Amino acid sequence: MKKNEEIATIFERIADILELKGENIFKVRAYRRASEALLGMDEDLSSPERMEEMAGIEGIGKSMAGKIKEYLETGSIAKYKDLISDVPETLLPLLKIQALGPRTIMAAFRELGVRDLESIEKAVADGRLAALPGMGEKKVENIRMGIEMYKTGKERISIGLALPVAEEMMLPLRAVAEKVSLAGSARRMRETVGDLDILATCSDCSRAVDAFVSHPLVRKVNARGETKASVIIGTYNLQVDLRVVAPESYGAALLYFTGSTAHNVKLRGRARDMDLKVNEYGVFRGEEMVAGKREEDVYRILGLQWIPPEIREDRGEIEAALAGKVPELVRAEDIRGDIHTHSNYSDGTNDIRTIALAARDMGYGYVGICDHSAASRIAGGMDEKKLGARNEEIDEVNREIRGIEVLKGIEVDILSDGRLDYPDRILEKLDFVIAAIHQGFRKDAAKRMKSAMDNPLVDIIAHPTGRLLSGRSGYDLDIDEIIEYAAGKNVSLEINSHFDRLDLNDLNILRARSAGARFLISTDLHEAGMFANIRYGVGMARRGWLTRKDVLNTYEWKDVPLRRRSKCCR
DNA sequence: GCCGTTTTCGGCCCGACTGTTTTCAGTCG
Ligand SMILES: Nc1nc2c(ncn2[C@H]2C[C@H](O)[C@@H](COP(=O)(O)OP(=O)(O)OP(=O)(O)O)O2)c(=O)[nH]1
Ligand SMILES: [Mg+2]
Ligand SMILES: [Mg+2]
Ligand SMILES: [Zn+2]
Repeated sequence: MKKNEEIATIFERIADILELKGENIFKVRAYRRASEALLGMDEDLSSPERMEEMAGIEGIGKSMAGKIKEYLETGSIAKYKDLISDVPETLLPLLKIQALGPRTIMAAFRELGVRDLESIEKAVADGRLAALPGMGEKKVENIRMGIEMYKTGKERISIGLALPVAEEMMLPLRAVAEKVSLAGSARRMRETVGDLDILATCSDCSRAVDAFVSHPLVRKVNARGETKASVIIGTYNLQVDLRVVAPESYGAALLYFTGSTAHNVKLRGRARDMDLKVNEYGVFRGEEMVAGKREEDVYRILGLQWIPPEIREDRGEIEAALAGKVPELVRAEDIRGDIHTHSNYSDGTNDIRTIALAARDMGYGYVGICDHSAASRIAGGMDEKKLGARNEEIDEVNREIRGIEVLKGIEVDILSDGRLDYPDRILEKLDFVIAAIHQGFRKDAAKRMKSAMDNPLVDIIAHPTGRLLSGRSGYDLDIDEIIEYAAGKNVSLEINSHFDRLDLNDLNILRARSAGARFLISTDLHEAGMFANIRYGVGMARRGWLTRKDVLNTYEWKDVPLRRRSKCCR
């Protein structure tokens, strides 16, 4: 998807430039929408011949298709080159600064010669920005703080870090509000969130807003009104937004605040076509409120099935809901076992018995111990002797403990020459094999992964892209090539729930699903207390529109469609 | 720039908060 991503980035930049130049906002949105559409496509635009794939994609019309073709043929887009000659490239990142929008940036550029972060800081400091018409001390002070945040804070954080903080922020609200609900991208379980969004319903809402802004974690209050407030908290410098409404508006408000924006806009457009109006207070036919208490009621009056938050991204879910074809997404309760767990035989902290008991407490029927192979030395990789001892201990635990089946697995290293770290003689004695690259990210990664998949004893590829949200970009390979190959060989792809991995992510899952791949959702835990983190992987799977049957570990162990059990593709 | 069981032109989601404003623009959700 390299080309799609490149073109999406250019469209995003064109949108930014047009916005700065004060172009028609709908044109700006058209470019943003086209950018999103490119990222959400099933097909890789690797060459101009694949242009037919564009036909019928919503948001990509004649002009966009022409520019895409131009890029694929020539490697650049003339319109972008034109635009970027008018506006310094270094101005675009300033749009990310809170309280600093396109009008102010452009005024500062035209009137004060501001061209980048450094020069806007100077204009703030020496009072020139405040002197511009319509500006003033307070506005500039807000911009100054926005710049501070921009320079220090990370842009987005993993859902796995954000959800526990959200729960902490919601706790004291529960005492003063009727209902307190998570909303925004966190409720949609996006892999990363830009902030936290919380909805509360109440009869006396000023008390709820008070409680919120005086939460002990709050460092700064951005805004505070009758119906909403916005704060920055100490944890991760996160912004947290609170919205309050009366109970009769709960459904409409939750729908609004859960988003996504694109989902909201499309729903509201549909409502308009039906001579209805949707806002965060309800659905209105003229003056009369005709729905609003429950999300389901709002969808129903628009002729739609209720849509799970995870897929509210305007990726076809509204069309599916109209046709009554919203998929039954995989649920946390469907997960029957977790087979990517590390014991103290490699780099885990707990013994096998402890892991087994914790898995049983989760209600699982089985748990797979999946320690590192010898080559992962820093991760305590096991030699053959140690593996033998571990397998004996698993047998022992299975004899001792009822109600959970402990399985013998391995996270076997894919070596630098593409061979596996253990011979088949060892692998075939195990219940399942997960293969992964842990070293040599730049060295023939695709070729090595494929040669690993050529071994019929390999059931699953772990964290298939290798990227870390904290920064590491991942293996040097084309993930679509790996997806195709895995689907063809009946090798399953992991959805790793670790907060820094979330790998595969939603977009990759969507394409892998179209390619016919199967998936394993696992925690990759190193501590028995971490089983519940599976929820992040389940969230990712749901965002990828997966159902129960797409996911290996929703089956009882004897029925899990492992590659090694399949008749074909050996 | 996109799009069409109202349309091939004229719409495109809707509202809250802040600051600088004497009536509303800018920014954000
Ligand atoms: N109707 C409408 N709703 C919006 C708009 N902008 C934001 N919202 C709603 C939908 C969003 O999911 C919700 C929260 O806004 P956020 O800016 O926090 O976005 P969101 O949480 O989706 O993503 P994030 O991870 O925070 O960047 O508010 C808008 O322009 N129109
Ligand atoms: Mg948000
Ligand atoms: Mg928000
Ligand atoms: Zn692992």
